[in-house]
Amino acid sequence: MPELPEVEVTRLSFADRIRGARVTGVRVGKPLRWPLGADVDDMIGQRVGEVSRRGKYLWLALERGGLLMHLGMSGSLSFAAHAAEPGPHDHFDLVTARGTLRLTDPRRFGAVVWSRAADAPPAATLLAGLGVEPFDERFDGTHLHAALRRRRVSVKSALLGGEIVVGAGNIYACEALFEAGIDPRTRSDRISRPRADRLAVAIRQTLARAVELGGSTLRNFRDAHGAAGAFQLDAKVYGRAGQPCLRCATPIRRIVQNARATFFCPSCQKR
DNA sequence: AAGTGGACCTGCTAGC
DNA sequence: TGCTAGCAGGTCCACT
Repeated sequence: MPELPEVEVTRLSFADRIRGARVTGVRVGKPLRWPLGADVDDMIGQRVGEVSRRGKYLWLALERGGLLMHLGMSGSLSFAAHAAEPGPHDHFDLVTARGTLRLTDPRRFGAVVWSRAADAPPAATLLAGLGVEPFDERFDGTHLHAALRRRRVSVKSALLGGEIVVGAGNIYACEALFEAGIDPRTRSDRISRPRADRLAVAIRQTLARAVELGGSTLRNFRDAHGAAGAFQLDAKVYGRAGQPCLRCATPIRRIVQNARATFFCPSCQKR
């Protein structure tokens, strides 16, 4: 589910409310992708600091370390003053004096990992190798073009990999390529400089618009207040196989690249 | 080294 | 109506 916009929308929906709250309890449910890696008692009594985002990860700072969280494919976080009894998919609760931060994740590809610092292992190891942030000023056509030139995979795979630029997952990679008029099958190293310029702009604009719309709710994404996103209603190609392109009426095609579905307009998007 | 495909886990939907 | 195959927003790892 959660690509950069969903993670950012989630962060914005609880960061201010949890900041300064003291941890009074921790509850762990079924195993997630990695073990928590800490004695839960050690967290009790610590104050929550800033919540920041790197790619699709959230870093929840505590006084003597922090929690690196990932929502996987089906995760969402809720923050409520009075948490309900945990359900079968509620796998982590951080109980504070101000409310409970809860990770709900049916598929359990998500993670909550304790780390002494964001730039120390294991957090640093998980964050190592991530590409530039799309809203960072260092991300532009020059950077994107240079990075794409070094790869021979399809441009769609290059974006999904997250080693060049983080944040665009399957939905937003498809949407950004549509906005830039680029066929997702085009080899990364064949993207011209002008097209890289357009793609960089498209990635940034697509992700920014998705954040404004509260992300995409395909099935179960909710922000920490429980609100659904609306970007899925705005998608031009994702999930629209067989339906007419909103720009030229050509039927949208669905293909499979690296075992992931790709949606594109065969007329608007060129090799 | 870079690229590809499988693995992780559960729930929902389309089709028979 | 009920079963089943196929599919889903991510990313790590083994293998070529």
